Amino acid sequence: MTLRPAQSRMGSNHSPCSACSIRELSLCGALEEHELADVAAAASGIELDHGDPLFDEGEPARYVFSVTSGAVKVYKLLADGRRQMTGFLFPGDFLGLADEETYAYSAEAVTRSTLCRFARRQLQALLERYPRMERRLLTMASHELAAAQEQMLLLGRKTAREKIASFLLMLSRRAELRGLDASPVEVPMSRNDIGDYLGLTTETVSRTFTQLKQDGRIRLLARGRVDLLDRKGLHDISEGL
Amino acid sequence: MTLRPAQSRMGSNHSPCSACSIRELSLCGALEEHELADVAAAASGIELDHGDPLFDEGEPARYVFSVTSGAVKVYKLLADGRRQMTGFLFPGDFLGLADEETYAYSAEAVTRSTLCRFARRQLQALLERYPRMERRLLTMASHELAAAQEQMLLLGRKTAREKIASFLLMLSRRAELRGLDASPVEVPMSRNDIGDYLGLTTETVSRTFTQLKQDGRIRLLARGRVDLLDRKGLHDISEGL
DNA sequence: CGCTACGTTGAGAACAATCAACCCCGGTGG
DNA sequence: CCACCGGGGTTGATTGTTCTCAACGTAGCG
Repeated sequence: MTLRPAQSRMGSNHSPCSACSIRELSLCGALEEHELADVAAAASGIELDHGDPLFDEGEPARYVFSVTSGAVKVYKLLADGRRQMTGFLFPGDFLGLADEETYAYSAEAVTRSTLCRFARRQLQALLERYPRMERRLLTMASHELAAAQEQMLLLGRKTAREKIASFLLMLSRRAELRGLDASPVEVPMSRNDIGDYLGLTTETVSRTFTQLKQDGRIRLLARGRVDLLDRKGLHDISEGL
Repeated sequence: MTLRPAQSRMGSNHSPCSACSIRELSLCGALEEHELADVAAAASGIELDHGDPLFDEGEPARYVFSVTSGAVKVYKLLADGRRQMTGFLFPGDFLGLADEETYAYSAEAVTRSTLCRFARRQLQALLERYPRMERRLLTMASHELAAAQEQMLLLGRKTAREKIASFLLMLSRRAELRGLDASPVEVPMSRNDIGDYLGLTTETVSRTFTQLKQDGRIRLLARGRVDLLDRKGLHDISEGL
């Protein structure tokens, strides 16, 4: 894990946050240009490589993070090693919020990633200073909550086929939100990671991809990109129609 | 659904909220005695009978609710009727928070229940007036998020036996929080509801209860009460040990 | 060029779902 | 008062989707 100061030139009018390409998507989107310096002062940049851990469940939750590039996975473990991915995070997403003193889950980089790190105390001060930021955080938490409920529906009641279709469409929708292509969608995580996210084994994930491919619904491209040939069909499958 | 004004005597110093027995657990726990009148003015009381719907997914989200007595279930449906319970709510719990214009899930009374209803606009005003209340809401949302992640782990990776053990302990812990007995725990919902919460069928729920009973871990009492004879054993089961 | 991690495919097993019967209890009406 | 009805719960037999175990393929990287 590499650290660099988020604010490289002290006293500058232009904080590095000004240049942050995903600011509008993130927590910092709540702030005005001239307020960003305050945020920059509380933040430092983090760089992670594929597979680098960010923090582990149970560790003191001293920091919260905002993803600025790459992809991060968060997960919980059972004693015997069974793993449930609780989310994949992309630029603009936020993690580390915990009302307890320790993290409730572990986090690790899926690909080479960069993040902004905030000490919780300092973020706390920022939130008190900028109520808009706190409101933004509440909105983001509400979104996450709605997504979590959707995921419960998936985990508890959908078939393998429906799960994979839902997963691909979710990645596609989120890529679109970040201004990327909806259709050849990037799937940077392994089959095993996908399985742990959907409550399946890698074998079942692989078989289901193959099945959707043979049905002409998707095409598997190089470097983990997936062409969604039949979005309508995938959507119907994902809804159990 | 029966409605009555939450504040029965206008101008009284004592709002009905003063007498609210679960205030400390709820959103209103963030407020001082003298601030409660403001809250009372924005609230009205709701009474529901067993099975009464509170709202349906997709309906305009005009209100948010706080449970004051009884039990409420919230769930999402698939087109073909498959159902996933996303939560059971007890006194002190909050529901209806939605950043969208419509509810993301349906809610229905499990038992005869009472709730406080707040118009969203009015609650919004209260939150702006009392930042402590907004902070409380964020804390409650964080808790819910952590609970949702725990539930994902359960749905995606636990066996039927582990799910039932986790469920009983969760009910027991929450009853304790409300000052009730931890051990003969009230289980007011049907086997079918439990199944839809845990991603199982009623038959599997029933069989698993029987199995835990035969193992001497629980005892099934009248009126849906369950005696937890071996909490340690149940805990170990719930963690996959 | 070969190692290693990841992905795919196959065969068989297992856990939970499905289909079906029966029980139990509470409420209702004769 | 009791017979009937209906919903929920339990139990049994069988099926089926997904998991497990295993082998093999493939692509990236030192």
